Amino acid sequence: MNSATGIVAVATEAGVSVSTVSQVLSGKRPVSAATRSRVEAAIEKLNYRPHPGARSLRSQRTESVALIVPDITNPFYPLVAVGIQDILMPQGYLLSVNDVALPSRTVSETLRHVLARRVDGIVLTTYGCTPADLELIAQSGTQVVALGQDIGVSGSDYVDVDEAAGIGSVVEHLLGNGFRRIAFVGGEREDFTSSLRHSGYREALLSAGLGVDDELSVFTSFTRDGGAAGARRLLELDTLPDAIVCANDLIAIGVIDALRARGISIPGTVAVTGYDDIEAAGLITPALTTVDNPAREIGRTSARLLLDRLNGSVDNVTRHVRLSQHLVIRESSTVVPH
Amino acid sequence: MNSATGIVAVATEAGVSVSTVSQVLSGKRPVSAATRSRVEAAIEKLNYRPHPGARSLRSQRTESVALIVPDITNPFYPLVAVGIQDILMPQGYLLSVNDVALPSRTVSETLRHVLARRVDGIVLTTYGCTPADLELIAQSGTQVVALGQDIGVSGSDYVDVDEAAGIGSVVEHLLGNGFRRIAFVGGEREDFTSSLRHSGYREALLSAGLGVDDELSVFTSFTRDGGAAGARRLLELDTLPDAIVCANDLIAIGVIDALRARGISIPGTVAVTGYDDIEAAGLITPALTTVDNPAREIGRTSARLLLDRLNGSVDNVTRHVRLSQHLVIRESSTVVPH
DNA sequence: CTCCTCACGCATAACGTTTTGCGTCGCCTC
DNA sequence: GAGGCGACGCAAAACGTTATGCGTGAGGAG
Repeated sequence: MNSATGIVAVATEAGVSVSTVSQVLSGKRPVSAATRSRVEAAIEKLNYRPHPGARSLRSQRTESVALIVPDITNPFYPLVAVGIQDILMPQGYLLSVNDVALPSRTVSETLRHVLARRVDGIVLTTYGCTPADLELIAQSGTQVVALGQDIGVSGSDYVDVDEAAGIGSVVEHLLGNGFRRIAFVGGEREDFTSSLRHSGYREALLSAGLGVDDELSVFTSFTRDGGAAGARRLLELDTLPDAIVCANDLIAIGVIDALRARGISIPGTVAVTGYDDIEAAGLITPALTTVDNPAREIGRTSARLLLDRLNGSVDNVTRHVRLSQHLVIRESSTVVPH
Repeated sequence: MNSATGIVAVATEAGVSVSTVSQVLSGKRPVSAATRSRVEAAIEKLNYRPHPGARSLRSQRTESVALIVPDITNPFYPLVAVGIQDILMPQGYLLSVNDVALPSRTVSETLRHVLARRVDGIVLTTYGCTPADLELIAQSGTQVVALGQDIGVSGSDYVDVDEAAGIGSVVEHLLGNGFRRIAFVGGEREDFTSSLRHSGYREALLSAGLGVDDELSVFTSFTRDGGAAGARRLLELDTLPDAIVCANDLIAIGVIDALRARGISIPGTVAVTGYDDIEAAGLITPALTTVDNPAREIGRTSARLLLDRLNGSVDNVTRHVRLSQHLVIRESSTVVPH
């Protein structure tokens, strides 16, 4: 019914040897034009497609790449995924998207899962990655491109944006608009991205000659619910902040939920800012001031770095690409208080 | 450095034959406890992991499934993806997510790509699927679960929601609120989902005893920009509609963009409704009346259907699961006009 | 005419599994 | 003590590729 057996069927049909068919396919050895066309005719006639399993058995490559993300439901990550596809799919690679946030799944499990499948490369969101995981990666020999930080595995590249500068520009913008008591709601406390954004916040305040009140920093999770929980903690303070800088847009949206539930006007009483510039940031009321995070370009760049490695054209230095971003000013921070 | 050669290394290490190791792994034949533990020790010691390529060479299965979606950037689809992962990942399957909307990519190409990789099954969004594509699927013998419509391939299942009823409930709600001149903005004209939602709209009007004015139906694409374009066409009419029913939330958001750009108040002058209940629907101002579309459950269901097939426990009837949904009433439709 | 050199094609040996038909051994039954 | 039977383990044959070392003509150089 369907595609006939394999390369030997093609060889028989074309009256040549198996190796010749293989050579026609790979082009690694010269084949006369006449033979080539006989083989091609046979391939066409039998509707032959090479068996990727057999191929990978020989070559020890699977022509597939895994993307590991903390939460594909965060609209930032699908964009990363399409960026990767932009580059990888034309080369015949298959991209598998693996979401860690499935019920009670961990990075280690997910990593084991994709390593067991012998993917050629991994684009890894570092969130939740333990030293044991890095050890696993290192000894597996699989190529990895990290998103957001250097994972310190030899021969692995990473791509990031200047998080501290990004958050810094948000804080400066708020200061410029007269906000002074500026709070911060981060993601998971141990998360690297979260702490980068937190230091950016601290440094911006310090370099403006202001003090940093630790009471004004809370950590939660990179989700809408997390943001709401964080905001409620800030609302217990004796004196409210007049602005809340959030580590991503989802958190900011949650913060807005919580403030609004308390009847607090935004930005009249408290300004709120986000990070990533997901689509919802422009839709919510008030529209969210945020930092655009070039997700698709991050995906493309990481795929290119990975591809270089897979083609073996890189020595084992660690390469680092830093993409640029810019502040997006919207309503949630524009009104000057009092 | 890394995981040693293969099953024969394990066999040697444990002092047994290759087949015995295989039997320990698969459990398809009894193995004495003593032997089993020697083998397990060897596996542990050598950090052995079976080679999936070799395995699939024998078994003719890849333990992988492809999801083909029109646009992963539409927040509906990532949810479908995690739903599929919920079911498939625990079984050791790898899910590859394939976005058709990459620059100038077609369903046929994407299909060929995943079929060439010999995936065991495909979860297919029918959007943009030609008869030739279906032919390709049928003769490949790959298991397919379709989303949204029966693709008519023997032995393929599909899962959908009652689109017509969903849109119908929107229209009834609008009629109940006094809206009378109700327009419709669809996705691509030839898209099946789009036309289902369109018929739902027509039928609801007819069964309420109202006429259907074809001038009030426009088709565009399932995106925000598409929605804006559609709205602009409606705005050229001599008399404005007083409500616009959109085929999905993205379109509705675009419609709101366009209306707002013309200074038209929503829902005061024109009400707008969406479909899917993506997160942004609750965030935009005015919050969007819409129909919740159980994306994650759609993913889970389709994965279960696929798994049944892959386990061979189904004869070749076409199974159909219809999931339920409900109207979500928000501000964009609640004000009664005049 | 002989020898060398290409250009082309072939046979064969991996690659790492799973499956299946056969031993072999020990023990039970009569 | 003979026969039978279970339980366990092994060898070998696939599965479909790609890489590699050789063979064989044809044609050119001497």
